[in-house]
Amino acid sequence: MNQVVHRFKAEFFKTLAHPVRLAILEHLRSGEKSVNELQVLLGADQSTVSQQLARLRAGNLVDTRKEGTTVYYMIRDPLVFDLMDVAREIFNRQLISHQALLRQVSEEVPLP
Amino acid sequence: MNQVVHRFKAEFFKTLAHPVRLAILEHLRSGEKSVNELQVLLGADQSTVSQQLARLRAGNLVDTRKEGTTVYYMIRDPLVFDLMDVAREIFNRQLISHQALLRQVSEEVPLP
DNA sequence: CAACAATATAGTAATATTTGAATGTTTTTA
DNA sequence: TAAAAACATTCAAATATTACTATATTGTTG
Repeated sequence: MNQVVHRFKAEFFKTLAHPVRLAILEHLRSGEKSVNELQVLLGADQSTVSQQLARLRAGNLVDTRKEGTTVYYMIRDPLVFDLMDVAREIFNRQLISHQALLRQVSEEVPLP
Repeated sequence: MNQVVHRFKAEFFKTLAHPVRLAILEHLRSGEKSVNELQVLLGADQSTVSQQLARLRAGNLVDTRKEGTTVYYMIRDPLVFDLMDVAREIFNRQLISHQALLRQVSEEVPLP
């Protein structure tokens, strides 16, 4: 795999690598949302939401649809949700192995 | 989904969001590799490889095994490869739709 | 033990990303 | 047409990441 491809893929992952952007994508699972709806759902201010949406657009992760002054955002490729599901699974497994480790440590050094 | 969780997940994606780290992970698909092997495979220098490996360790994506002075790195959870496969698929689809777009544009404005 | 090999870490300048406040743009409506 | 609503963009300061160079650390071998 050549360097250029890895650079593009790294960009793709960078686009995902932000808490607000991940939260936005989670909310888009249930269908398109307006900027205002996202703003409310996230409890974030307009500028923040709009900025992170711009980043998602730049990464081609979302599409938009305009209706009057309202802009609706939707996921471009639903496979992104599959990706997030796999990530969640990896994440859960990590938590479980951390727990196992903690349990082991606490058994080795029992409380007085 | 609460903010803290999204922060952790963002960290996870950040760990993936670097060309050298992605290349390292690709090479680990075929099994454990020593730092030196990776260095050769990537054509990168020692410090770069070791640094990015440190980042992968910090993100709990890899495990290590030491044999003499040689350290072997391996993937911690093979599900990461599944994740990379899904990412690749998303990536390919994007390329295809870009191509379609380009073709469309070139039809609309035919070359002289 | 001295020299070497393999890997890790530190330090730092360059670069990129994020945050927050302020300002623009577009569309609708009174 | 002026005001309001809904978004988008800009700008600068604060943070975080990267790339490089140099230096440590650890284990092996003559």
